[in-house]
Amino acid sequence: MPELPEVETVVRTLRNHILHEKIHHVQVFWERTVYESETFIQDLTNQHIQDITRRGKYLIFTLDKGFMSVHLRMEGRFYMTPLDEAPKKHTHVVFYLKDQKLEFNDTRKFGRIKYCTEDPVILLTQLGLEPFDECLNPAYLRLKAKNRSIPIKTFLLDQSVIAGIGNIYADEICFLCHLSPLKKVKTLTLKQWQELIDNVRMVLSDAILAGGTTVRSYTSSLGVTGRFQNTLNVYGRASLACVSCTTPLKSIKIGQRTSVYCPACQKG
DNA sequence: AGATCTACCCGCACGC
DNA sequence: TGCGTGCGGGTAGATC
Repeated sequence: MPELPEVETVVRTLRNHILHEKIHHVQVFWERTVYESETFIQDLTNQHIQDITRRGKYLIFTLDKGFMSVHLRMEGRFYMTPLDEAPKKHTHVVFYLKDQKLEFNDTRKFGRIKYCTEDPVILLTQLGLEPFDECLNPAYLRLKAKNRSIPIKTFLLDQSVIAGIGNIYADEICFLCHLSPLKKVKTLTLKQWQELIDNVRMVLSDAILAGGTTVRSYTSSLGVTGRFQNTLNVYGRASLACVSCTTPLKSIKIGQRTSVYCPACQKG
């Protein structure tokens, strides 16, 4: 499910359910999901979940003696299930808590979980600014975009510039900015960067309020029954009529990722 | 020389 | 049955 609003939704849901709980036992069914799998289980056992936060698309669990970072990648998700219930299909890691268990479930096995003793905020310094960080301003983006010929779509997906935007919201942001996703970033004006920041924040905060976007229908998966898909303007609407001008939306590939936009509205 | 582009990889489900 | 696709991101090697 993984863009910032979906991760934020999962973090909020988990905070409401398992904060301060003790991890009594851990099971790993697919070794490659966890880093340092030899010590992962013993590292986590008997630690308490003191806090759960988000940085970009990463979830960060603060434990007694260290931190656990989780990246959901394409389809990673969490389930909270009764202790006596068998793990679901595609569950690769199980955390046994007091009265329930937390399952990390990932159909495509792309998600990764890592335990470290140092604050991963330091380890994640390669990530750019959070969208709602007040340091995010037109001057910052213009500097990052200086002399660069990459498309705005690619720039928005670059986690070292702004952390948390993925393929859905990048397309939506370009649409709201009336900018072609192919627009070269070095050509944007300060005014356009400000509009972009405004739209980044608007789209992401609206999506968080809606509980994120659920593209496929997942059954009872934790915190991903989003409703934002109902308000998408371009993502997934290739060849359908533009909501603004009825021109058929166009679909192209930018950096190996599908990009949908209105050739009439997004000429900037 | 450094920035950028392209292909490809990773497991798997789904639709055609 | 087979093929293309995907809410992510890393890498290697080619190319600008």
